[in-house]
Amino acid sequence: MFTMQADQGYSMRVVARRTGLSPHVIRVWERRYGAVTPGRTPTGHRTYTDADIERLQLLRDATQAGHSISRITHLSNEELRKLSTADETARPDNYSKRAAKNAAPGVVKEPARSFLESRPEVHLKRCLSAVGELDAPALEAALAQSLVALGQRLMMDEVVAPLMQQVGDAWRHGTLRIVHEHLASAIVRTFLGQIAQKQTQDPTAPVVVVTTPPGQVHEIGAMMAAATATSEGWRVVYLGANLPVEEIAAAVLHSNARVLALSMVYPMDDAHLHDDLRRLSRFLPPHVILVAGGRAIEQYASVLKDIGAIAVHSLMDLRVELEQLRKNEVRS
Amino acid sequence: MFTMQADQGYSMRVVARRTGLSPHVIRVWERRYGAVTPGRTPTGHRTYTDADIERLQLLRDATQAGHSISRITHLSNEELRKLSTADETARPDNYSKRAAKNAAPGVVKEPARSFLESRPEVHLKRCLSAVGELDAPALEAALAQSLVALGQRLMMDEVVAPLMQQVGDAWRHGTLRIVHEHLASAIVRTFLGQIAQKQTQDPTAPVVVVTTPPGQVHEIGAMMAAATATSEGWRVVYLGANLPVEEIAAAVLHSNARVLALSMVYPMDDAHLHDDLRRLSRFLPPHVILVAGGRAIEQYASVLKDIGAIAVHSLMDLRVELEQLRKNEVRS
DNA sequence: TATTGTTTGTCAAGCATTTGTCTAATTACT
DNA sequence: AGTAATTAGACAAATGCTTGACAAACAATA
Repeated sequence: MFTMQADQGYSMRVVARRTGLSPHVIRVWERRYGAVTPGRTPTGHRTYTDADIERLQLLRDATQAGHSISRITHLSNEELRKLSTADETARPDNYSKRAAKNAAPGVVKEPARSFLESRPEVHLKRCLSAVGELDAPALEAALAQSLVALGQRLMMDEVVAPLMQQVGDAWRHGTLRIVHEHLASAIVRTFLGQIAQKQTQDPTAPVVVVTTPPGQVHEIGAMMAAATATSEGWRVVYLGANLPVEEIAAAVLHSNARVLALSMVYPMDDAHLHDDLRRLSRFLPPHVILVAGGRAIEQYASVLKDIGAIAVHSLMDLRVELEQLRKNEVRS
Repeated sequence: MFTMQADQGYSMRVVARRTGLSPHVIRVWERRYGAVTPGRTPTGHRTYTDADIERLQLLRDATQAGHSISRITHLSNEELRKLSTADETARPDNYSKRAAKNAAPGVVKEPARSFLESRPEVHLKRCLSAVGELDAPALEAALAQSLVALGQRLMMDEVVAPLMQQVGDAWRHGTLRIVHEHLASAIVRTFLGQIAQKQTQDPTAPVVVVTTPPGQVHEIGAMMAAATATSEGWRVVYLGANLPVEEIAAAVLHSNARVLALSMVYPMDDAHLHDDLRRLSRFLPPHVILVAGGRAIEQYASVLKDIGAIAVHSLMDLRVELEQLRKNEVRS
């Protein structure tokens, strides 16, 4: 494995670290069973080789699997290896008390609830001022509070979506800089990723692939869609922004998805995108349903109609659509 | 104040700051073990070369990994490098007080881990297979487990960084598709954002701005740097990737940052970036310290030196630099 | 079930080695 | 003048080693 031979060999401390055994145990195994026979420095300190470390690791694994140390110290490395792999498959959860006493008890705690601001405008304002100040912790805190106070749906519709929209507008208007937009994106992205992750994932749930088509670089809409879908009980395969259509199609096929959700925000009018969307629809199997959302979908309405995509104009719309699709799913 | 005479070699003060070792230790390592043999000015003051600094950093890493200084001073740089990377795969030991006191403040003790897989390779493999399957929940779970099992440092060095690198390589090699890379990025990004957020933020802590310069689109390195800085107790202003230099400078000024950290990974050689970096340094006030890291920094070494940037070659280096800068901060 | 003897991890005392830190006096830099 | 670097020597904390002992867990028996 690591064929590193330091001229002096490894010290006790290093061996203890690499094996997870205490120096006490290492010495006592040597004294009582001759588990390893390290060399010595002129001053009496032990010096171990790579082979020594490997052997100690094997012995550790075997003892942790329940074998008594006295009976296995004479076995060869090969036999030890077989021993621990065999036991791993045999009885995975039959631990001895000795091995189990190092286990840490799990700690679960519930956050306390308090009186909270329920007007979305207020939360939005807090978020905006945090962005203006480039104050990431404040933005995180404001988002977290609004989530608790408003619930996921209201928060996404009335805080997150307007926030990103206004930040984008302010940038185009010159009131805010690109940095503000970047900062807001980074924080909101992490935040949305978090709440999407928190929902329990049912492995049997239908799959939706969420992404943005080529040329669409704004990711937040897609992330909001992903969070929404997760909370509706879908398994979400989130792919980020700006993917070639072949890649999108490959992901849909590979994940056996029922729905493909596309977010389109900016640029509002991209000539290539018309062709790309048509091409995408040809790659997709007929039973896959395409849902498109975002502020730019009006520009592509005709194409979307041609390829049989469902246009959603708000997250609420998306929720309703997903709900319907899921019902049909169960029936068939 | 920061007199960096390259032709004359580095002074003791600079070397101490760059390595995180005290002048005492540097001298005593030289006296007892001949760790380095710096030149001398006519008046007897030591003058160190870049190679000396690198060697001291390597020795520092190896000793922090538990190796006795007396046993490793004869090894070549190459051997030292292997040694400390091999040892990072070891579990942190619970027996050494000396190693514990060098640990960064603010890092909570980790739970007992007898049952948790402690080999980073295994976690990495799990993550890679989840990416291959486009299985986002599995990837999230694998990352979360590796965080608990390995701790933040090891996980970032041995799981997250190799994961993104291997996924990128596999894409260039044709083994994986772009979707895989996108999915991995999205999940890892959220994950890193989460762990950075979890650390408590001290409002009086010094501020570091983290981003990537123009043209640098890979965000993960910057996110790892952000998470590292947060765990070192800094307030982090994270700005995402690919920002114009004027924007970076504006953010630094507005947030009153002490340090600007840039991550540079890909592309490896961008002609514009040389100019951009020079321009950036002109925008920055002199008291702002620029730290650059990432796989591409070698390509820009000369520019970085010109503008007085500190190059860090690993997250460990970054940690040490930040620690030093923070100490200086407190004094003044 | 209760009682043995065995296994096995842990600890203590006492001494040697390693290693980071400190002091004091001197000289050099700014 | 005041800060920083130098040397030499000394010190203290941490670690390692050995011998011997102890107690909890285990296995086999009555």
